[in-house]
Amino acid sequence: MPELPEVETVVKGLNSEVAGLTIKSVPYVSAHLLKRDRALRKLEGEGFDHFSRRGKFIIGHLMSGKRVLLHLRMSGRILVEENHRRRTKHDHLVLAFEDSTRRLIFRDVRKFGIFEWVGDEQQKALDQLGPEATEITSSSLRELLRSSSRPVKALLLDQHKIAGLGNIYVDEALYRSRIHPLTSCQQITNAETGRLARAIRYILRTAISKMGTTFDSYSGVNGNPGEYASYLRVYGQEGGICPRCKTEIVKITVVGRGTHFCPECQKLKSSIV
DNA sequence: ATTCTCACCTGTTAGC
DNA sequence: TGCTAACAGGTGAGAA
Repeated sequence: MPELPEVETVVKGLNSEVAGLTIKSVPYVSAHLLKRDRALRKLEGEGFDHFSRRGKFIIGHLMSGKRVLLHLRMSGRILVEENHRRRTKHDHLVLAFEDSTRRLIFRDVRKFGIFEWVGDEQQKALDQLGPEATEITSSSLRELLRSSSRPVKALLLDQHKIAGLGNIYVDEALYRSRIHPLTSCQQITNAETGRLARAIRYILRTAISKMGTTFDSYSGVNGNPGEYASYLRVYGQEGGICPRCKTEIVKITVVGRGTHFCPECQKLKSSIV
């Protein structure tokens, strides 16, 4: 679910709703979060200075200089509730603040998400990320493409190469730049590289301005859905028609992921170089 | 080193 | 209608 635009939206929400607040108590931490980080209860007394994003990670910067790392993975959500409702089945962390009736809730149906202190292991994960997808340039992308023969979609999903893209925006960017998702990286022309880099930046910028895509369960910290879903051209549109050429959008599997594209606009080149 | 497959969990939906 | 299997937006460990 949450890719770069959704995470960016959550970070903005946290900066506006939670930055500056001091944690009064930790009313609830689930066993599975504590298993990963025994010290989570020590958030009590810490204050949030601000939040930032790196790829799909959320970093909470505390006034003490310490940091916490959050990742929503597939189904994680961060909610800020003004008048706390009863904890739901899938809430794994609840923070209460001083001088505020607000509560921060980390909810995650599938329990893949993380919420933990930044230590060596977490810092290493951050250090291994590729450049931000929002800042990818034609030349930096060309460099990445040159070194690989994987399908271009695999490269774009690899956070060590480019950070922030996920299944939705990769499909949309490949559609916009008219590249078949199975195209080998090395077969991508300079013209296509330019189109792809531009498409990635454009789509992410637009999706951020629409507060992301709510396909199923994602929402911002206030529970508001993202509005980009109605702009999707291929993702989830199988059976629908291509807005450019009216050909039917198809769905296949690429590197184990559902992959949507227009077979007319995004033709696979012959393997003859 | 790079790349692929599987596992992590739960809910929803396609298919019989 | 009811059951089972497959699938879902992400990533890391371990294997090839």
